[in-house]
Amino acid sequence: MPRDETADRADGGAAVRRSLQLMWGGAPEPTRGPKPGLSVATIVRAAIDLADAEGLVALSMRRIAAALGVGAMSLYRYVPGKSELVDLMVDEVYSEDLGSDDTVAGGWRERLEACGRQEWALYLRHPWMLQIAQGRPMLGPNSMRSTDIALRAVDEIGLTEEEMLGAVVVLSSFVAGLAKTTIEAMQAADRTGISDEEWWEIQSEYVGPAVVAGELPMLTKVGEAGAFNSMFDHFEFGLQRVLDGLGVLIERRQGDAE
Amino acid sequence: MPRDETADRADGGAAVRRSLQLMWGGAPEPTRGPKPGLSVATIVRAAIDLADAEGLVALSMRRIAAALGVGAMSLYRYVPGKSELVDLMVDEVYSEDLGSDDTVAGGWRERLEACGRQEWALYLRHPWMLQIAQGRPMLGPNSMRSTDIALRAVDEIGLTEEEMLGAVVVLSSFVAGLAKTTIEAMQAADRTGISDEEWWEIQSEYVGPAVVAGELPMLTKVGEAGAFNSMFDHFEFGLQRVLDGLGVLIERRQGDAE
DNA sequence: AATCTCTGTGTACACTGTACACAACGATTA
DNA sequence: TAATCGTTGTGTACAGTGTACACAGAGATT
Repeated sequence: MPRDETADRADGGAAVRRSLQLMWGGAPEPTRGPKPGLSVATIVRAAIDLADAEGLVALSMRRIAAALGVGAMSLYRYVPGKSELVDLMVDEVYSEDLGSDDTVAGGWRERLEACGRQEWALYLRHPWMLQIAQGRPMLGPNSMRSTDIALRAVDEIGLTEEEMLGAVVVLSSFVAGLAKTTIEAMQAADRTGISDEEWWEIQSEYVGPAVVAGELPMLTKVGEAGAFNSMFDHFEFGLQRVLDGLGVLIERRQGDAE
Repeated sequence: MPRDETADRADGGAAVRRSLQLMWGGAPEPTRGPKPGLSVATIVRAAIDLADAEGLVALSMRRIAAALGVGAMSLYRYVPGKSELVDLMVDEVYSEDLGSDDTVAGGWRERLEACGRQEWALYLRHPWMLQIAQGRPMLGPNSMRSTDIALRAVDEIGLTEEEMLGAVVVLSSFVAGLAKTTIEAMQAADRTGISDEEWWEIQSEYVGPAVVAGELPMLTKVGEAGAFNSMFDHFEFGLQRVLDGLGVLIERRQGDAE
């Protein structure tokens, strides 16, 4: 990777502009020369399929090109570089949920809950989304529309604009954070072929001495209660706690108003 | 990277055992041969320093070795591979907060709040922690002790063991999730040299048409209220909301008990 | 028909993790 | 003391990465 990190600083945001232009359209299509055999959309689609199937580590320009039956350098006629392609992949993924009707019946809680579940499902479909370092939030039109819908869920319930944004942020932070550890554990189990039970068995060989020494009292207690191996759904539990917490604030604000 | 992904499956957890043995100690030190010039601890320290200073992308075996004044392959006498080294780095980082006295005055809320703040500070010190894919949770002794302390905060307040674990999980999921986006935005601003104001200006060039078209009504409203550029602290806001949410459950459980 | 622009691609370079072979060292053993 | 043998440190090599650059060919415009 001979990518010069300081190059980004020199071009005064030109790289960002290129990404934005690709996402929002508005690139003037040329009139001369041969017709392009590919398109940005097909490249993005192929890249998402590859990342879904084999993970981010397998996502290389050469492999994407091979999947499309072209040479590696052909991609650079459509996309400035890999990082811009990843930006496009992210925004494309956000579009998947936008088709469905987004008006959920019920109050703010039901609407926000639906947003949380949708985001959770998105990460399960595209685990690589959690590994990429998103340079900036809300780069593209689809992720913006997605955020707009989420904000609509907490509109007109007595919160300030900052609090509305805060509510959406705390929910999606929780979802992303939990999804990351959950999915990585699933992938590790899949990759190593070691089940959760085997894992704890191996682990206990080494942890054992610390347990009998009386360190880790809480882990011992919680572990003996079977809390690690149980079917307890941390997503459902956490989702309700976060919504409860937002409810406390919202009720307080509505009490103030009356 | 000619790393064969299926190799992990074949060795029946031997790679995991090697990591565990390195972290928990118990490797029999040899008697023959020349004295080792390095140690696992010094390698881990050098790796953490490098990752702190230049990020995960700069963390290569050659660069770590160069920082220590040895050849790249020398590291492999102490560490089986890069992924095991990263495991060790993670566990080492968790040890940084363990020295301080962990008994915080006050009730569960103050104790849990302290845990959340400590984790937040940890991610600010070591941003690379958010990018690595942790194969398994709680691999090492230090991260386990850290979790043990967190669990102690919610002990004896009427929650089941599963709920205790759930409480810790929801809090640290929120912290990790928000830290990831926050830190990545900070790093992007630093790397590209584009300030938040400039960012929104560039962004609005492309978003503008969508705004005047009446799409993105909420983003328009929230943006015009200045909620994006404000000093609003999303960490503090979210932290209180999560704690509020846990409080609702805890009060309910304590109401049941009486 | 000539020109000019755009597409597609092969090659090359500076990187990466790490398998492998081998020299030098030092404690144990004969 | 001399031979043995496991251990440390290292150089080389290989398969992979992103992408700069030069160049062939196509196709619309002049």
